[in-house]
Amino acid sequence: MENECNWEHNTLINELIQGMDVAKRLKEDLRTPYSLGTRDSQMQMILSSYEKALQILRCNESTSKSQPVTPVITSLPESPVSTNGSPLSEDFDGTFQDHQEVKNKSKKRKVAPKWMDQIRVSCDSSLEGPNEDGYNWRKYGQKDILGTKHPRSYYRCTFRNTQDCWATKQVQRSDEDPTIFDITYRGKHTCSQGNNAIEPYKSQEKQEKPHIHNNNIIHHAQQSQESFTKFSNTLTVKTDNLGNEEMTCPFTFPSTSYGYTTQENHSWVPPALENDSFLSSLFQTHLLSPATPESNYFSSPSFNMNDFDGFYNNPRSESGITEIISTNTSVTNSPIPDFHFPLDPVEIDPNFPFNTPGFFS
DNA sequence: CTAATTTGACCGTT
DNA sequence: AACGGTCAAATTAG
Repeated sequence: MENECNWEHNTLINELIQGMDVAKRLKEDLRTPYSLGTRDSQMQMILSSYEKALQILRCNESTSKSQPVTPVITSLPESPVSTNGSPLSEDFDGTFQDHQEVKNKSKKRKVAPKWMDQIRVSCDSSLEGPNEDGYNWRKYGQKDILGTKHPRSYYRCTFRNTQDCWATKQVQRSDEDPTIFDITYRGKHTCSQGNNAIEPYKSQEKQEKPHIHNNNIIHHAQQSQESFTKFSNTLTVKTDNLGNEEMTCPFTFPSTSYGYTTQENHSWVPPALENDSFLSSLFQTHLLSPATPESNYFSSPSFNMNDFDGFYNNPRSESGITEIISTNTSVTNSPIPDFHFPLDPVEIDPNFPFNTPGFFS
């Protein structure tokens, strides 16, 4: 708990520092007669910094009121191995709990997984859904969900038994637009395909369904590991207005190459972010290469949600996560769009290598 | 024959 | 009791 306070305190300070930093830069820029776009983005940065700082404060306020005591939840192991050797059970979240612990302590269902990644995928056809994300999944269930027109499908990694890989995903067809699928990934791949996720399709020739080529990530949603979520729970990359085929956004990737680009390891970050380790990392992992191995419609070999584990690996209370998630997983209706990067590449960096082969199909 | 899918039962949480 | 998530037997596909 103390760590949590420290972490939030530091985050708050960082946000304010960053806001001030960018404001200073903006002040300098105002002397030079160019780059309205840069000023724009700097203004965005400042605003988002303040917004996040405020959010942290609000979050603290609400959690301190409603959650005076948090249940004891041990830090989550990376793999289903208990420290004391007792059996572990999956907690339906892609996380694991010690049976003894469940018995002896809180039975309260954990409301948030170790991490979760939500994306929306648009398919050009009404086929079963977007299964071609580079991983082998086995369907293990389907449920009608209250208030939705279409059932939710449950998938687990094919190698759960053979390689003890506990990644799962849920696929739900959108009510409003049947060509859109909401996919929720839970857990991370510990199987060989997870390790070799650089170009999974090279080893999966059987998956040749062509409609994947017309998939577009509508939205890359939030990492819900609480620490990250609290910090940037509305990291909404608004790409949904990219209906036009023009590649006006650096976050839109060529559909015909299944998202593989030659700038996979590009480390460019906007100047406004380069001094901020978190944001620059975020930008590189989420925005320049906005894909998890699980959702590698843009597959980026370097990206792994665990990057964020390393960033914010404090064991923390899990209270409040669902609230944050539930209010912000909406793609188009995100009420707090506080992290809008300017989507016009010119605004970000005119030198961005858009002529990279494969970037435009 | 093996692997994947389907689908009702079951279980924990709310 | 309702709901969402998973299990597992039966069925289907390769």
